[in-house]
Amino acid sequence: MAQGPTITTIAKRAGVSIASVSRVLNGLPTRQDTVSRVMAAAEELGYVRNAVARSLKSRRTHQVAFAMADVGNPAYLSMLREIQPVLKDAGYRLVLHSTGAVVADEIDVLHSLGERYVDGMIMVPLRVTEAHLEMLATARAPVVVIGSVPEGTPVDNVRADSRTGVRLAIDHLHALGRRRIGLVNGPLDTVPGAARGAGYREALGALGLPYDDELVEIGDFYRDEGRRAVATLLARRPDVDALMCANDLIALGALDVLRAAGRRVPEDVAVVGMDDTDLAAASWPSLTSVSLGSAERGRTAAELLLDRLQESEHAPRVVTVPPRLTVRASTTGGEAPPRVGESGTTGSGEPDGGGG
Amino acid sequence: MAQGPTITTIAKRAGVSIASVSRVLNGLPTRQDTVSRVMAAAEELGYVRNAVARSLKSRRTHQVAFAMADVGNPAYLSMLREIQPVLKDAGYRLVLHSTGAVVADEIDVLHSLGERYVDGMIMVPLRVTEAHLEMLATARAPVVVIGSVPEGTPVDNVRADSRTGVRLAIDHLHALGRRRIGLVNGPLDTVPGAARGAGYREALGALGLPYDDELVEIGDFYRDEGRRAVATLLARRPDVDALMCANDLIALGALDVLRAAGRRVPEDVAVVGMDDTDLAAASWPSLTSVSLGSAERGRTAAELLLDRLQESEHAPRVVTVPPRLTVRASTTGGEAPPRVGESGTTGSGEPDGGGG
DNA sequence: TTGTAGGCGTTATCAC
DNA sequence: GTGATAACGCCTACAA
Repeated sequence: MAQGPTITTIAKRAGVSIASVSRVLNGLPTRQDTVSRVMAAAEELGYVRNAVARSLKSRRTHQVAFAMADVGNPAYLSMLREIQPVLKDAGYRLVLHSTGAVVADEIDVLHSLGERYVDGMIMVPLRVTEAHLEMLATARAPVVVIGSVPEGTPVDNVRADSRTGVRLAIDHLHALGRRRIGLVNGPLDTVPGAARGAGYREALGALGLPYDDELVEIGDFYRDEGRRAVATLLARRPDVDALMCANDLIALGALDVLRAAGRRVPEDVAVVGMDDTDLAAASWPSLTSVSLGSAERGRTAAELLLDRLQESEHAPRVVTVPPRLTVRASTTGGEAPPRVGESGTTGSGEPDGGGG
Repeated sequence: MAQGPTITTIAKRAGVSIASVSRVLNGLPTRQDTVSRVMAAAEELGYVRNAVARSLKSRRTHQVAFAMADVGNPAYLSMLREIQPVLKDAGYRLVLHSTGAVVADEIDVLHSLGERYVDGMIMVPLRVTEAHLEMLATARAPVVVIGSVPEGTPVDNVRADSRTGVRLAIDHLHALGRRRIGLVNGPLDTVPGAARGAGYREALGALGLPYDDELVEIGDFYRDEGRRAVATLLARRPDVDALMCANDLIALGALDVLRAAGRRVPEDVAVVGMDDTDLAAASWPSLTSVSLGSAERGRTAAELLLDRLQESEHAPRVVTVPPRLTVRASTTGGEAPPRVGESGTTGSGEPDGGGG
């Protein structure tokens, strides 16, 4: 932890000026003799460039921030997993901001862009408020928003499409002969809740199925709440033959309740989840689930940001990532073991020390 | 994205020197009149302190790095989830390094400490090589290692204890009357694999149970591999009445195979996993699992690092976090629904835009 | 109380 | 080619 050497230290040691040291270090044309003496000195001293000083001079930090509510959320996590390598390969470090469910913190993070400790930011806002739009309009560095932002906001924008996602699921259930398809949704005042509710109505309409209030139950995006909501729905409409759940946790809750009630899945009631998290493959029966393409959205966002950091001047771009349905046992039955390698992503034990 | 204002800009606008601006911004005693003019100018210009310049001067970045193999691994993720808020509350940003399973990358990351873009680092090495030890010995900033590091290495060290963890599980199974307890392990040349194997032998010995090669099968830490290994073990020893699995994924594989073979869990065969990931609570039957305290290790590591960043001079410290057994249906049966709130951590849908 | 000046470690522009 | 020297934006003696 000794005071690290600087180019000045090297210059002295090699008997040259700091300018020459800098040249050598940056591979600029230099006499061979000078090169070797500088290199030797640097080697001996264990010199490493100071990133902070470089950044001050170059106005580039080679850092990018990723801000979202909670790394524990599988959707954000899969974004992160894609963003990380893309940035790394491009020579950028990743600064992580987990803001919690607090909108004010998101504003803070946007504000902190002014500190210029990063070259740009990828953000997944919980919801987009007026304050967000103001900050985005005056941001001192490029921002890519994952989520939806009004037309005219001067940022790149990567969107999911859960309405279509719900529709994929409903179509699938319909094709399997289900006609009394329930919806177990999250709160309607959240962006996903509203979009999924709308998708459900739309899908039914397109299939010529009637919309029936009794087949819809609102809870929250948690397993407990899912159980409660499904129990209620089941009591009210025992004839339901399929359940569209607004996320995988709700769907797990549905499996719990159906099992306890002695209903077979999928023979009596088919179940579809959403987000296609690792839990979907792990559950029994494994869960048919709609992926909203978190991974792809993450990757796309990173690519858009990098592109903008190469100082290309584009108008704001909007990319919508299509959803995808992964069919598993909870709708089609069968032993269907998880695909090989499917769960490999979260594999491997973890190092420990076997102490004690 | 206009060129941001600096203290010079403000100084001109307020008609004072940059020194005065700096004083006001840092709350040093200043005449009221000056204060208000500077504040006004700063406000109007939307001034934000440049973090890079500050860091250069103060030799503090207020950034800390967390380096591990893969954010997707639930164990690392739960560390991250704990580290994040601890650092944030202390005013540090978190730089994430996902090194992949490449040892050379870990060395690179340690080397990059010399660039001084962070004040310190928390690292979870895959395994600790000579190269690691060298880098750690000469690190230019404090490092906390999660994992085990030889006595004398000049870094703080937070350890798990999977040997004791295995023992907890075996004791539990023994108390339930199981006597032919199999082990489904990962590769023995990994730290966790070796430790878990040792713990298994130890635990059997302590209980007076014979060690039987036929009851042990080595695979890898993945679900597929778990299935394969369990199938082999089951074919060889159909009389096995319990399976200790070296992680949760292997245990899920075990459930798959047992179900396919018509063995009831836990009546015929009890199953225990390890790491106590979200998957354990999600599976059916829910999985009894040993937690190695990843979350607590993460938090502890963060606290140790922060403490050291407050320039306290300690000798290297070693903390060992004890394992804990979470009992669920795969050993005790029963409907035992997941505890309320247990799966809440990965809850909530994700924002999207319902576009398209 | 305030301003001038020097330095944090690099890079880059000049003359030489 | 190479060496002074001036930034980058901020903080802080020291002098006024």
